[in-house]
Amino acid sequence: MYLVVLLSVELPFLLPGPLHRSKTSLSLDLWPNPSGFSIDLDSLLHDPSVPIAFLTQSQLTTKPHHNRALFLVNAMDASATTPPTIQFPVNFTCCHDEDPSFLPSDDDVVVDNDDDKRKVVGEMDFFAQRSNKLFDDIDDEGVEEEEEEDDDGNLIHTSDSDIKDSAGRTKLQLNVNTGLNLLTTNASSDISNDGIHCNTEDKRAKDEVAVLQAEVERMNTENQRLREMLSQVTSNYKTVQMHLVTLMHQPLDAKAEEQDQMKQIKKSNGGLMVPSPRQFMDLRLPAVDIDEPSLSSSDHSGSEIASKGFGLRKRDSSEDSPDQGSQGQGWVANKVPRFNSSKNVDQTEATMRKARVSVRARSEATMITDGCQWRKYGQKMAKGNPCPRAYYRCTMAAGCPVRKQVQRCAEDRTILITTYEGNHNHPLPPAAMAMASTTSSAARMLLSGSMSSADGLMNSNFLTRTILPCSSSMATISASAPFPTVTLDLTQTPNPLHFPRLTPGQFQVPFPNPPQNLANSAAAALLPQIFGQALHTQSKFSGLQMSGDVGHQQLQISLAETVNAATAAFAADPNFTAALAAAITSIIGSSQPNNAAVPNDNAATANLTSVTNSSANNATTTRNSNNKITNNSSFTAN
DNA sequence: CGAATTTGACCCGCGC
DNA sequence: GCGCGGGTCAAATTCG
Repeated sequence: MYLVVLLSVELPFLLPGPLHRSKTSLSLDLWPNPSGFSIDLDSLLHDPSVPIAFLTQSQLTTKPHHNRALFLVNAMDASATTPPTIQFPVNFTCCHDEDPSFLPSDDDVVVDNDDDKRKVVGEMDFFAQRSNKLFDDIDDEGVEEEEEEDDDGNLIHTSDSDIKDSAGRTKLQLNVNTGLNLLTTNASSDISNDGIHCNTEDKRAKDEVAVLQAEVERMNTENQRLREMLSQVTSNYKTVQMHLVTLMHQPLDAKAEEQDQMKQIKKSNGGLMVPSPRQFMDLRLPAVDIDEPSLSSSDHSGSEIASKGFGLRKRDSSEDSPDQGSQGQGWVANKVPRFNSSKNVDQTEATMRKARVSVRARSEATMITDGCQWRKYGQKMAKGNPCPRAYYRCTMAAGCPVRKQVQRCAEDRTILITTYEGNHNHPLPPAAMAMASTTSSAARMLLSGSMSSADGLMNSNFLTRTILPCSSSMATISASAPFPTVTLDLTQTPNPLHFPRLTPGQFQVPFPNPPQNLANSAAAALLPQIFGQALHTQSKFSGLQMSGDVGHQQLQISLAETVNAATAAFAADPNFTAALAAAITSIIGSSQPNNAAVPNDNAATANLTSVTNSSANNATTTRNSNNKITNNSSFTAN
């Protein structure tokens, strides 16, 4: 009879970097009796070939009357037909060896293979009846540090040193050949049929071991490849970051020179402005004014800010212009052709600033979970769609200008269309960073292109179509008036041979294969980082494009290749997707100065994340029925 | 009872 | 100028 312990292990995600050798303890439920096992994973983590990051479920199989155990770890691999198993020897000592009738209970059994701590007391007798011959052979051996053989010539256990070298693992795997069906709970039947049965089992087990070894090897290779991939992505990110910093520290004389060029162009164009490519590349320009009234010196109230969000209404348009931070940058106002009154210019400008990011995702929920708190403030029937459109505003901070609309797709009602506008004016919880970064980056990109051309006002469909040869899911960018919109379609399966139909005024940027449901996706956290880089590249491209002839071009972006490669890896396992995305986001995020917890007044940050924070207010704000603002002291998850 | 949602009224821009 | 549609307000209602 064998004792099999099934346990679910929640291990810290360790990718990338060296494996942590923390004194992680596990609490096991021991069948048939609950027991307070405490396993020191240190020894398990000594073996660098063990992809600890993949561990999710384990089986601990041990034999009674013995102080050794096999620790079997099933690696996650959705593509595998059978779950690969990695085996670890685990020593455990027993405090109740003197009682043959001992049945483990809470705190009775300690699994501990820390060399310093190990105090071998003796054998652990899990069962009162010693009815098995095999156990009798080893019962009286006591505690040994060397491997032993039973009657079948198979290894029974290994010492700690075995754990740390490959030879030891080999020996341990031989242990499987004893006929122990370590993955079944009814191992006793196997043992009772020693001899011929053991030979058959032996053969089967050998095959299994070979498969497992190959699987382990494959996973190691995969792990290494992913690390390299991650390293490359990180490197790309840093490159972009440095580039942006360089642009930010562009010397003033260069700017003056640029202004001179602008004047000359203005003259030659009869007053119409065509900015230089550099302007398109300067992400600072639009970054500070995407619905970021908090950055301005004006003292708009929350309602005033709200009126400048999705809405077209402006009860007092005279107050609108001062809040457009980009005017302080000195170029936006100039680029507008003086063919209209200043009021109209302001209004048109404000309209063009309402860049939106629309996310299409399949979800049965009424809203996708994006980490923010929203308050519904309206619902309307929109033309052409039988499904009502709901209007939400962010309630995580007073006067946060961010709005979103939620509406089901008329053609496919399983698709939820969420349209975001504006930037949060408050710190965001990590869960909200993903969507916020994506939307703000997309909006900034839109504005960096659309607002950079006088043609944008004369003909809003000036953006040419660009199809990138690295399609997966698509981000469709539309500059159609009045609101330029980026549509992130997360409902499509990637197919490089098929591109969604684009209407004039749209182009596409590469997008990694997204989760099918954003409502439950940590992988979504990866999107803004990748998207941000893509947008950055695209933004530069946009500028070059506008500076020359407005035509159709194709652009090969190495980043997109990276993304596609990563996509393929991610697709192998949804859990791994989420975990890796979280890890990457964490890593990249940790290197970003503009962390969610760190308010940053400078919207021109280098991380392409325009979650600009004008205050350190960490409060949750809601509006009560009297339309008063009340503050709570903590975030509340959606 | 306070918070959140609902819903009709209202505002605004735009096209005709 | 008028009507339409999108968006917001705010009183009423519902919810927890």
